[in-house]
Amino acid sequence: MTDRPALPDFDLTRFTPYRLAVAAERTSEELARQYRARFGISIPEWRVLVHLAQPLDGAATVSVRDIEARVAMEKSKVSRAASRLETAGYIAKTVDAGDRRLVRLALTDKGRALMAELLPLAMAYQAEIEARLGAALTEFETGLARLLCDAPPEAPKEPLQKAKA
Amino acid sequence: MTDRPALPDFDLTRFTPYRLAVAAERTSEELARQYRARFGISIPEWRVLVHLAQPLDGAATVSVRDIEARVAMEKSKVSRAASRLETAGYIAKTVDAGDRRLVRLALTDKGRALMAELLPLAMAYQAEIEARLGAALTEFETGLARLLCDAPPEAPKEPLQKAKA
DNA sequence: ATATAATCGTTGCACATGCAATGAAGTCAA
DNA sequence: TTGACTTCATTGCATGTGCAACGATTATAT
Repeated sequence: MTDRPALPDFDLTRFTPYRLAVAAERTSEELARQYRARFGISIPEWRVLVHLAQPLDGAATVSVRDIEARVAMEKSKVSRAASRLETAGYIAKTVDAGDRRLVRLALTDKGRALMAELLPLAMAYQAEIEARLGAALTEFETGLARLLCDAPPEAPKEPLQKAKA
Repeated sequence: MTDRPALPDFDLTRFTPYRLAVAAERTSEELARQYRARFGISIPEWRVLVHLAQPLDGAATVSVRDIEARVAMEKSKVSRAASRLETAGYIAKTVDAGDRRLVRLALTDKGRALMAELLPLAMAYQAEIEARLGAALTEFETGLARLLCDAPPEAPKEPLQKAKA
């Protein structure tokens, strides 16, 4: 055991990014399991569906681009999720009349029926999580908000070369 | 707009699993970007390396199985990450003499040198995150601990059939 | 009007992933 | 010792993913 360089002490289980990743995976997986098993829906698909069930903006302006911006997923991910949902009959795609580059997405009746089942599940799960958090809930969400609010202001936008050594 | 069924109100941006997922992704990606760009290291690889730099248990009992248990990754994920690290020359694999099913992993000198660079980066990042969390830090970590402590005690371990669509 | 640039959604490609199956090695019982 | 069973790590396969490039469409500039 020639550990001459003596690496600094570092405990991964106290490393917040790691803890967040594991917590997120547990939390999501638990719910995703139900969606997958009972309805064959994946997480990206679920996110698209939620956005379609929620016409937050006044009009029905629901393009792939909109979803990409709102649900923190890549264009291609949204696009493919939408394709799968269309194949499954949960949503319908239409080329926008005004701007023919846009594809408008909308729930079908089948999709609405699906969401009528999924949303209560999600809300119940949210309640369960809040119960698990107990008194820590408020500060926990505050912390989460701080991490989410925006990209770090001091990150100088590195060129990020593709070193793949 | 025939939204007769009137789906319940649901705001994805207030859904904790979603917030966790995005926070985790941002947080991890920010650091992973540096690892990737500067050293060609992915997150699974990073996790393996950290565990090897940290002989938590007294002896150097570091098998794939150990890592799988500690860093919340699948066997195959660990195995492949280890293979890549070996190819890159950061770790060495040895068949355990006592139990030849086990593969012992250990940092090479090159690997130690790598970690001597990576660990300070991670620690600085942790400090940055704690600063960002500010006063919410303590409760935030408490909440995270509650979500992490173990699988939900009331989940009756569903059979989980593979319904695909 | 015409060329140039920007935007939108999809797709090709290489690669990572989860899961099940595999082979190798060890354990246990008769 | 032999045979059934378990454990460990790897690998095949199907699928999901990020990224860049593409075709189609619209916006902008000259």
